[in-house]
Amino acid sequence: MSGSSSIKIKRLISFLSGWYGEIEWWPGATDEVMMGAILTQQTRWENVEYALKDLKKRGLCSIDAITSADITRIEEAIRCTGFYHVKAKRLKSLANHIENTYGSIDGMLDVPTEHLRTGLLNVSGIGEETADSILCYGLSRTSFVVDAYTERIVQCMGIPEKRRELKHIFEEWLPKDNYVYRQVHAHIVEYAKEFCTKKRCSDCVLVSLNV
DNA sequence: GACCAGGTCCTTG
DNA sequence: CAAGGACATGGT
Repeated sequence: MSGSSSIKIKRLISFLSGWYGEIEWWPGATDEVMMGAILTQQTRWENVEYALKDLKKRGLCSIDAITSADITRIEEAIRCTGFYHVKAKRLKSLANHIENTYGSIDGMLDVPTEHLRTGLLNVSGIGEETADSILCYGLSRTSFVVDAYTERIVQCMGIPEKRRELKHIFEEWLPKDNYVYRQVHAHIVEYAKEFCTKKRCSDCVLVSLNV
């Protein structure tokens, strides 16, 4: 089953750690990270940075501001991230959920991670990856993020498991430490971007980690 | 011009 | 459940 996959993933984790060492990835204020998590859906991060900059310029880069902002002003600011009609709605949905359920981001700080996750998944436009990104990078929780790059990089090693199971395996092997979760996910994305193309793993060392 | 990007939702078989 | 389309701009 996932026995041999678990071993391979453990090996992958230590390989990437040695390959990159420590990297600073996705820092920022909680509001900004949460919004970025939605904006980056199916979109390059560089475009998200432009959008966040534009939102700041308009004073719209906070959960508070989003709840009261005119939807078309949000759309104007985030157009460069694509899907801007749906993403503007998703930002509104997230902001409304936070204000209605917790009052504010501060109201989320003492809530258990699983409760927060369930709530986020009930927000229209927030799926597992976005929820986990918000939890891990926005709220410093130990909820591991599995994305397309993660799926691709493990495929290079002949690991067939899908996202749900992968998240499970990573969380089983990693120490329950937010810093570690951030690092490992960042390593995966950086490596996959560089070496694992859509078609196949080119110049990818991972095949040699295969068993 | 074709193809893809750190997803999610909805509809079909 | 798996597969396919819609959502849309910007880079290679």
